[in-house]
Amino acid sequence: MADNANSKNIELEFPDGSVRSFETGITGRAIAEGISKSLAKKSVAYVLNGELIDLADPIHSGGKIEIVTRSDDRALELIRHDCAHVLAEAVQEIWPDTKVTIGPVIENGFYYDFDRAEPFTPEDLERIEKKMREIIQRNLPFEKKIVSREEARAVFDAMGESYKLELLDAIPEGEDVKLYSQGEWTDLCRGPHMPTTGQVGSAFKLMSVAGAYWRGDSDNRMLSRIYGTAWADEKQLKNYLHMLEEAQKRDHRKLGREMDLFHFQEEGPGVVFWHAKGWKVFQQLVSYMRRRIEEHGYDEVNAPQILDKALWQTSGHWDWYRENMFTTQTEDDREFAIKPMNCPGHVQIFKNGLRSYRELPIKMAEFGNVHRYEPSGALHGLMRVRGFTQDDAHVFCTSEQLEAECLRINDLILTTYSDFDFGDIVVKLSTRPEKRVGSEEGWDRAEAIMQKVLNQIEAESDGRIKTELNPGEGAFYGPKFEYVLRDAIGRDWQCGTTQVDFALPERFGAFYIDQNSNKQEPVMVHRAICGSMERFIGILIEHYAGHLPLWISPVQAVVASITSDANEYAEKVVATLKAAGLRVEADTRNEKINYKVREHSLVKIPAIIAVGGREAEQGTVSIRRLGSKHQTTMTLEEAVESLTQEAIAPDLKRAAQAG
RNA sequence: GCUGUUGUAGCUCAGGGGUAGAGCACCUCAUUGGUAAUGAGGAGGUCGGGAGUUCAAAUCUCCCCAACAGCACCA
Repeated sequence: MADNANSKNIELEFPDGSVRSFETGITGRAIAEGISKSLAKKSVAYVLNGELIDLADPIHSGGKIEIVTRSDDRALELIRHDCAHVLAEAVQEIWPDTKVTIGPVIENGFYYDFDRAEPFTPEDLERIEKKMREIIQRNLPFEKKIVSREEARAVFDAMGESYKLELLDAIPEGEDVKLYSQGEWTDLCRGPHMPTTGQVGSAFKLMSVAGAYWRGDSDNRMLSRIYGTAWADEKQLKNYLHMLEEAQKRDHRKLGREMDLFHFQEEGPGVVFWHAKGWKVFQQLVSYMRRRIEEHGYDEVNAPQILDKALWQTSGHWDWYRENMFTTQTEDDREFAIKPMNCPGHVQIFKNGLRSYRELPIKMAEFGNVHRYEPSGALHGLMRVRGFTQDDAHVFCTSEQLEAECLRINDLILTTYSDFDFGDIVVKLSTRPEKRVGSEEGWDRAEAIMQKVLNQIEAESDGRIKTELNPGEGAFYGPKFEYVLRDAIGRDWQCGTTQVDFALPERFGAFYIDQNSNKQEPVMVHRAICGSMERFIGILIEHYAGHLPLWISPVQAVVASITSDANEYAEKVVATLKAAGLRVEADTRNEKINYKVREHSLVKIPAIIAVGGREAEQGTVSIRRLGSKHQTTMTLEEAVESLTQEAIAPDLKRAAQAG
């Protein structure tokens, strides 16, 4: 594009590729009006070179422009943000002495934090929502004013909005201070906003009240936060609310009780009582992982539960992790700690005896039962507990071996997730934090290797794996990969992790003898795949909504007799299926088949095998699968064949195919 | 840990200053019924724990515990 001689004109490129010239200073609204009246009416903002801007803002330089209408996905952010402002105005209209703080957009909605002596009640929410609809009805314009710091200070000072004054001070020098007003109500805000409050629409709902610390710092005052959700139209809102209901239905705490998998009780906050069926799932998962790590050349070990505090002082845990540790004292006044991590134990095993470079890499795995005194408010079913089992492993290797080991671990992690039907995986690389140990050269080297690995992970995945960088988020002892998986209803869970550790081998004085008979410090890699077996099972329950795959189901089939005449045959079917290695139970109770089907369906038995006179006579079975209303009749032999095939764990299936 | 809410039978929940109620589940009996609840009868709780107020508390007050939502935390 040639420079226009007339500096008063700018050139704007539209999404269709057309380029038009405008007088500099033209507003987005004027451009929209120039295109069509209806567009102008529907538009809520414009995007210039990727940045969302107020429709009324003038344009001073050329570039790619796009007019954003209310139905555009990018407008959703505006709807939510505007809704937050309306919420704040509503609250202050009802309770004028409430102070406002911040109200950002979040996933699915927005929130606003208020400082108020009395907490909000659910009834208050209804009242506020009503007031919000009133404000939206008024349909007043959002008006922006760019002011000096002094002006802004005067405005909020007069209003007594101390939090806004604090926010004002935090705005970096050189950045505009903007005030947005809707009628009489004014807020300090970066914007952008839609032209009027009316465009917020009616597809919103206040969801809940909660406490939240001012500026996210637990040393600060606790504010009252109101959460809301907002959407472009009623249908989207309805879908969202429906999704929430679905999520509630698959809550692992509810399903865990219904399926008789586990329970919690008051005397053991944060520790799991695994029932027979839940423990079966647990054991299936452990067996699977055990086969996988064997396949990948790990050796399983087991280190003590309780160790002298001296060991934890050496590892450093006693200093920086003590408030999270359970400790125990004996009669002779020795103090012990129940292990919160397995690493120190594994280093002891590494150190016991003299290690040669020929042995490396040493891959030590443990299904390590650890205990951590988690804050009471953090506990959440199986997802956050105080006692759990890590599928932990430590790889002791040379720095030359690091790259290959990271890739090997990556392969193990990704195949495991895919075996559990997790499709979307994000791998995040966290790099050196401010507080860290080790030399800069060491960090440089490790980060370079891991960046290379990260690139390779992405390249090899055919776009299935996304990668991200988390600068400064690494552990103090080394950079790490975090593996985040997305479940069936779109929630993200961080499970796997690969962490390079410069610190621990040194602290414990672990070394191996290299080619030149010199002592060398090994690189230690911490790695987990499921993270916590307990939590992973919680995630699986929610991911599958209780419909566990056959191979991991605690009870794979129930054989239900239709009349007592068929009881004997039912027992025979059970015996046959059990002999084939399936986990099967008989239901020969004096109940109707409808009753039995309902009951076993509710507890998510994958296959209900009904047998009556016909089946007994013909040597067949009638199978009804969970989630289906239909049944299939086949011979007992066919049933054994099809169920045993399906019950083969995915790794074994893979091995069979390869072999 | 912080803010708020909740805690009544195995589960879901009603009640509420004068010593507890429903449905489902459970037990018994009858029923032998073809794919999401057969009928009848019965048993079961002292109302999360402790202290206090009161003639009297499950119901009011205080303390503690646990759960739930969010925040903070999550090596």
